[in-house]
Amino acid sequence: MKDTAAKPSLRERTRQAMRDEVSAIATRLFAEQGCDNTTVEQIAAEAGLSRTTFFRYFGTKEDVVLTWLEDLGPMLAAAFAARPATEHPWVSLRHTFDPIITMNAETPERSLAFLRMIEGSPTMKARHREKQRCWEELLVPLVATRLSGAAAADLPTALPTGPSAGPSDGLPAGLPEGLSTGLPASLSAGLSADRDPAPRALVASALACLNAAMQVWESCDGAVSRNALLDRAMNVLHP
Amino acid sequence: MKDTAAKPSLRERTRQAMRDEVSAIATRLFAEQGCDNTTVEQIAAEAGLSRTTFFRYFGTKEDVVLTWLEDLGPMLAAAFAARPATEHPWVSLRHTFDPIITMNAETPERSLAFLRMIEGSPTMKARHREKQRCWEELLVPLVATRLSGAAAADLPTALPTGPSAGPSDGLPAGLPEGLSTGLPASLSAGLSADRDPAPRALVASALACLNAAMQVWESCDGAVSRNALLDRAMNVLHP
DNA sequence: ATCAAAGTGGTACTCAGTCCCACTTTGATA
DNA sequence: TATCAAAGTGGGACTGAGTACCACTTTGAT
Repeated sequence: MKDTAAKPSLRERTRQAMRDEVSAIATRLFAEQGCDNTTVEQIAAEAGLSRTTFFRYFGTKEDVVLTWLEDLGPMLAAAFAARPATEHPWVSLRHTFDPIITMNAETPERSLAFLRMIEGSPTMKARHREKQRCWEELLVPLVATRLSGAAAADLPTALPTGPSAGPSDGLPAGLPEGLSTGLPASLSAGLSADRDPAPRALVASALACLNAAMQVWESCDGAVSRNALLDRAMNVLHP
Repeated sequence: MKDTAAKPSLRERTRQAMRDEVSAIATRLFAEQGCDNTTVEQIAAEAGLSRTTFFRYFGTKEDVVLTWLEDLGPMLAAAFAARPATEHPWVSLRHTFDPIITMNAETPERSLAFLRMIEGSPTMKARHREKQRCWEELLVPLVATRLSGAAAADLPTALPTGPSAGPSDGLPAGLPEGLSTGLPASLSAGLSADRDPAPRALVASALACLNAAMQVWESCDGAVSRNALLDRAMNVLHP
């Protein structure tokens, strides 16, 4: 718990260096012959480790080039949390993606190749979505508290959710207009996190916009500004 | 060539009956022991066919309970196409989901069990998303033409095509504010389908809303109206 | 020097998915 | 009716991902 940022503890550093190196090798192989035509055996051989050890470092074959996305999650959550609480969540989400857009802005070829690799294999695409689902899980509670108003405490992590969430009561069938118009879910007591689709709808839609923008950016070989594309995508939804 | 729609041709009917029966058996097995704990061998055995034949009928293990989703795609596309061309795409998309909501409205237990099965296995979840990607591919072009058509017609903020992008030049890096503000792709000539993220952003976001609504509906054991949940989710994005 | 924890490689296993081959069934035609 | 090609079926062998277990080595602290 204490070595999170202070002491990477040599072992950890070695481990990370290994991960990075294997990841680089795998990236090269995937680019050369396609992800589906590359076996774990091959990657392990080129990296000088056994198949067994490979799976100790990476859960799946695709993880070898996708784990960094997972690590990105907390950074995005922090970026969202850093936005002013009064800002509309949609705008905050837009700015949450700024780090992603900026990252590798100097090495567009790199991210272009990455996107092409993702798009090249259905399996890879699926795993990529899974990673984004991890982001979603991190962001949804933040958006939820933002929506429910500044009434509750601004604790980012602890999300008890269970003041009274009994399975017995069921919100008959009401949930009418009053809720759908206002920004904050005025009946915050009833459906803060589990029973309001809005937070997840916002986050997942924002990610959908991000993906749509990225796909166009990739199909244009990076000729258009990613910021402009993302703005375009997100403004259509909520101008 | 002749039996496309008129004559299911006995063989086809037999084949379909087989599919349905195997699908029913697999659904039961998945519910009883979980998808991941059920092997293709088992399903095939219970259905009285060989493993080989099973894979002739279904591409993957999960397809056995998911193919009907793929078949649903054209129906959704038709539902969207049936909406008035002047309607805002977001509203049309909302109504596109009406068939899904209505379907099995009389058998909520069935769809509840289905959703639980989906949510129960990560693999299943991934495959489910893939099926929805098929819907996306069908809907995106429809929304694209709707958007580009509306650009000329009635939408208010039609800009005078600032950079005057021709199809030949690569849109250097500009595409600035002008594009990001306006709803319609005013430069419809330049980026109608391939280079405008808006259609895909709309469709993918709508699907994200649908999923968010369904997830809440499932976690509430169907206690809340699906229509209300979906309205809530989609209205937050574009009231 | 000792010792426990962590890391590594090897083997064997399960299961999804593919390929190929031999056999049977079907349906149409001579 | 006999024939024949197309389609369907099952079996067996194969690849490749991912898991489990076991024996061995390295590390780092006491």
